[in-house]
Amino acid sequence: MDGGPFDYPHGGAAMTSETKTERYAPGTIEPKWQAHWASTGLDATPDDSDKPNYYFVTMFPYPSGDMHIGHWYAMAPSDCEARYIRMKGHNVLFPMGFDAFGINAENAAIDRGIHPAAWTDKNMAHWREQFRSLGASIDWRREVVTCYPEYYRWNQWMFLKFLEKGLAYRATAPVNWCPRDETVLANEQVINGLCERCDTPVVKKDLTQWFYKITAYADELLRFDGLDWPERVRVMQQNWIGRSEGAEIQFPVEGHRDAAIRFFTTRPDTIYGATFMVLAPEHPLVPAITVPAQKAAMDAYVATARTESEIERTSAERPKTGVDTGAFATNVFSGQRIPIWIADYVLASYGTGAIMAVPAHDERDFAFAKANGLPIKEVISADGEEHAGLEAAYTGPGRMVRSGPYSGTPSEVGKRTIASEAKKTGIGTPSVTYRLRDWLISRQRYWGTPIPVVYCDTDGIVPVPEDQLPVVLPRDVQLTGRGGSPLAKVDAFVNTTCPKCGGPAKRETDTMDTFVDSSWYVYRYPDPKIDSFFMNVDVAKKWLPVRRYTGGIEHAILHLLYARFVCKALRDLGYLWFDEPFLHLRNQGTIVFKSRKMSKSRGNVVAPDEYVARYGADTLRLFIMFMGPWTEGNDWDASGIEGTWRFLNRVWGIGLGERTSSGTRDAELDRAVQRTIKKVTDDLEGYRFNTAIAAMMELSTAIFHAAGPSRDGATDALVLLLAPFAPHIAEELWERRGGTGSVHRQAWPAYDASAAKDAVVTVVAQVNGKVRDRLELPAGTGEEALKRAALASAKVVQAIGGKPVDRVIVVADKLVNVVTER
RNA sequence: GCCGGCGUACUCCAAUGGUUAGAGAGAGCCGCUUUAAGAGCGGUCAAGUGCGGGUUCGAGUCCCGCCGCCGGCACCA
Repeated sequence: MDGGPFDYPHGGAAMTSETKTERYAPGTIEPKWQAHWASTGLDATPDDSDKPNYYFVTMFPYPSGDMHIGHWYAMAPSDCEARYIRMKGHNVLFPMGFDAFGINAENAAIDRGIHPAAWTDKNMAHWREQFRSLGASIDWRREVVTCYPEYYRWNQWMFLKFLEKGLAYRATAPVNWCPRDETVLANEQVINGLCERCDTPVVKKDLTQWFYKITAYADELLRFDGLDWPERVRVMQQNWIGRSEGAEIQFPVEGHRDAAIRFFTTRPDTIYGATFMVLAPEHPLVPAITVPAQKAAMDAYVATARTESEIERTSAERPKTGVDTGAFATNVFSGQRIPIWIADYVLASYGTGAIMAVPAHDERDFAFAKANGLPIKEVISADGEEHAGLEAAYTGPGRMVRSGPYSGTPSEVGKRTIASEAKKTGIGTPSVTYRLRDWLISRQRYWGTPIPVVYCDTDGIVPVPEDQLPVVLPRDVQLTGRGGSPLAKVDAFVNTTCPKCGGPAKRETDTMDTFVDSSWYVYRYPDPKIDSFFMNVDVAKKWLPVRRYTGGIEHAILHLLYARFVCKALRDLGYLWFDEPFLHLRNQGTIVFKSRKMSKSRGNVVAPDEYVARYGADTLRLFIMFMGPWTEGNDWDASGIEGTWRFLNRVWGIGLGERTSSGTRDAELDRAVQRTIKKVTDDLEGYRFNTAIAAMMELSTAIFHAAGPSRDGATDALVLLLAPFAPHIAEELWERRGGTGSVHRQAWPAYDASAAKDAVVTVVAQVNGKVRDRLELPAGTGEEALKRAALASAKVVQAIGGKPVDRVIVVADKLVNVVTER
């Protein structure tokens, strides 16, 4: 392989035998059309058009390193869909931008001494080129870049609005801390106890941080009314939100008149079986109630719990450990005096951080009771009888036993009865708890949006006034990756004056989680230049909400949940007129290499460039879409790319063939065209690119072997069908075949369902499910006629062998099954 | 452990409950073509659908129980 920048595998010869034609040279035609489309503004979408507007967004990337095959896998099929919808007659806005803040830029600065801004700019420039080389039909005039002050000032503005509305707040809480990135993380960014970014085990730290009150929308976020979203994403979000119904009840602590322990339970019906209580080690009452004799043991246990990583603490397999506080509570239902323990299997962050332990009916409490010799009392019985000596916790339903006046009550009824009884006596209330936590948005990192508040000795926390936004991220900063927020070391940034009293004040030095940036970017695309508001309402009204959204399944919870929350919050603030940002969502599966997720750190990244150089972007686009169902993902294996290359060469050869108007039409080819149009259309509606391409391959083979006028029409249709998939070759052939304008401005071919059908069909004649004969009959033959025809078949008669016919099943145009008595 | 998804030729994948499981592609093999070729054309080999039951006139497809792989959740009270 030598010569120019483009070396083709094997000549790419055109295939018509009699005429020598020019070979297919994507290296020439692809850059030519890319430049042409850019200069003629083909992808620049007008806000007003005679066609209906259609807003189609695919998730914007984080411009770290280069585009790899995984990004093509996300992008090429989305671009194909956007082009298809355009040809279907819509004015499609298909924008792109960059999720440009993030820790990678900062790490690059630390490792290589490049400023994050410079690193990001360089990457974005490269990415734009790569998008171009892929042939993506992006309206670049609407590009959104989140690290520019024009953009992130609106993060700050929204923060102030949220603050006014009580949706943003500052609180001290045990939060997730990544020791390697030296920053806190939101719950969603902790995957199996590891930092989502760097896989470092996360630990808990008590810190004062900023939160967004996403839990205020927990119930609404559980609803997906009117949304066309994949089932699995909805289920993942529902699991994540984790709604559970129960009751919050409190038991008084003996000897502490004003202390009561509040706990949440989903099983109020088991309350008579609460033989002890357990507090989380971090529970605020622990120091107050621990008896002096237990103080030392308690301190040691709490200290250990705090240093353990989340992965250790939340492992379900580890033995249940804990320490007795020496204090007692009163189970106000059973009247019993019950000990109060602490144990790390109770989480400070869920419910109230305390539980009533019912060892007989909870596996964890059972294990803990066994390990520490605590009493186990059966209060729910499957058969309604009392038993002694439970072998294991019984967590199922049954009748209440040993439960005073409630004995005999079915447990399901008891849940409600006990909860309302607790309410009546003023010690509790029915309650709902969520697994979802508020969104921790503070980050102790540099490359993000400064949180717009100042701290004043006189006035406390003071929001930066709107007219002083943006709070610009200072450029001069020492980045070491150590020692807390980098901004804290920039005196010129930190030291400011209080907007209220004018006295000296200090700025907040944490920045925002970058998921804040991506939670609303789709509102900015319609007019990213507007500086008077976060969006241009007049223009946005023509587009929003997003009609179709595509992106990786890895964002099923993180980005998609945050974006839904921000949408609802902005709606309630009066800025948006819809409830959900993305009406229709489809997620591509993950493309892996040698069964492992592609990532730069694992060193298994596959670059598209060499394939583009060898086969062209169209072949690679096609191959990526041909590999299998897009929503499933796949293992990268380029060995089949020859197939799509051969296909495009065949299309090229066909496309350059002479037009013929003489001769008779080929009815079979005409039908094949109709069938293919229907198949490709249906498949594109369902994102089934692989089968759509297979259908086009089939058609190309049929055209190859055909001649005459039908061939011309078939080829024209094929070029149109191929346009969304392989935009460059389709454009080139469209032009060479004398088409006017761009192929991408043509109407999607329509099909005639009746013309797609064969005139004659083969109907199978079965006897007892076994095929005995085949009948060639006109399509649409009636049921009775089919039955008669089958029963007239000598082979069928022979197979029946004189046995009485029980019944005859007829499927139109398919089969007749004669069922005999046996 | 719980919840999803998937399991079909050597490989990637097709198949509204309906013909003898094959649309398409790769690999292999054979032939043709070509000055030659790693190009092109045609052909061919190859699974009875992870396992076991069931429903049905008919099951890859529906149901039940297992097994395996992938993903999500997981001491959440």
